Amino acid sequence: MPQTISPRKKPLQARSAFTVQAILDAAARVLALHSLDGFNTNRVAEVAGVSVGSLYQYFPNKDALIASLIAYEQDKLAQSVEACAAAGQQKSLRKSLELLVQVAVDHQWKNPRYAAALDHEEKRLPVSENLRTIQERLVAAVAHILRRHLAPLTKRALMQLAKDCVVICKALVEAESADAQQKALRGRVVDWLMCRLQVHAAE
Amino acid sequence: MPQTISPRKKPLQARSAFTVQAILDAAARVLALHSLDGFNTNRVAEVAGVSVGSLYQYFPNKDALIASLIAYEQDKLAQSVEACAAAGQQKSLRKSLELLVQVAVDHQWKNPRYAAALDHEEKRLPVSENLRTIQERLVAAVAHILRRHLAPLTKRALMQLAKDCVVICKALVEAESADAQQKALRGRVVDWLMCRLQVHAAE
DNA sequence: AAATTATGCGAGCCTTTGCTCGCTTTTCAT
DNA sequence: ATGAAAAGCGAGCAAAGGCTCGCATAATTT
Repeated sequence: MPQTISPRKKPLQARSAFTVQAILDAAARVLALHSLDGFNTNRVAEVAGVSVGSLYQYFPNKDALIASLIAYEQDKLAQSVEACAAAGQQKSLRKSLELLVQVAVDHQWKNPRYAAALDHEEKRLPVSENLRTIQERLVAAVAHILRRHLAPLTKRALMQLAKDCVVICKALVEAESADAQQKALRGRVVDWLMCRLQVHAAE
Repeated sequence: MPQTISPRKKPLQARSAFTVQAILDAAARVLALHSLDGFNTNRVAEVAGVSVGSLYQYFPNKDALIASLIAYEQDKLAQSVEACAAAGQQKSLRKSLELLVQVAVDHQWKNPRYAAALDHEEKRLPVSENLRTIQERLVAAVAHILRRHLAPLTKRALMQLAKDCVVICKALVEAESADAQQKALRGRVVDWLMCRLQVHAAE
């Protein structure tokens, strides 16, 4: 039987929608508190105040639950970056990047363990169509920010550059232990991005 | 009882040293084939052709086994980078970086699943003194490469820059699926590093 | 009200797997 | 040779945890 990752059934009544939300909230909290070890469906159900049985009515397996969390968080991030792109319309490249990096840092440092755990699971799980779409929205938003400040590039080159920016942002932020100075980190990341992009702008 | 991660006992006779090596080799192969799921001590022992009992004579627990692999691989990488630094004494910055990136790509792509799994476990495991030392050797070697080409910096700034280079290298290489063009990737990574470092060199 | 459908429940089955422990075999010192 | 120490063995214990299934309750429909 094929392992699916999409929800088992759609909640129809109001109370069941509430249950699903409670499960997702609990899952996020458990992941934040106990990381991937100690994340098990029994505990999630307990924290959510529902039974495991109920959990498995809406999520066919543990991975589907995690996949939901990933999609939810990625969508939130994509939305923030899209907002960045919109807000940066009138701003300089540096200002736009500062905004972008701020968003990245916030997303990662709001709850480092949670973010790291989702990141890792994202690599392990089969990439769903849904998630791929969200990822592309994120990269597209970054590309949109860049395009305004760069010399004309092929679509392909622009996308590659945007992807690299995302990867580098994430990596530098993740590499820093949470106790470090946030402001210094932000400055460093912006510096890395700026000098590369200025080169491109000049080309 | 405190969870240690160092070997339970030192192998004294020749045959036991052989056993330990067989276990480590098997562990690497299992990790490469089955990733972290499907990596269990029973299977490792089976593949190594020894009994679980023997395995637990030399490794107090599963994590200690993984820690040994990590230390082994990190040491190998550090050695390669140190060789890079030595070989790059007479070369330009770009040439030196190309060498460095080549090493990074080789290390990561020789066996992507294996490298990724170790990377992840490295974050989860408590940082041993031993491992920290190896890490610092790696960063120091990169710093040594950089110093020759950069305007005088504080030790602290130089180290930070070297660390960032390592992080960015690793992230960009990891982000690329293994089927991508290796040469193009190498070029991109070098470009990212170069323009930032040139800025510093000019400062 | 009765039937039907949706939701909720949780004890427990069952697999996986880390690890032990009593025992045998091999090596080595004297 | 012989006793001791080192190395090896592997059945199986015990804990963890994913997930089911038969049943109870609540909402909806007829």
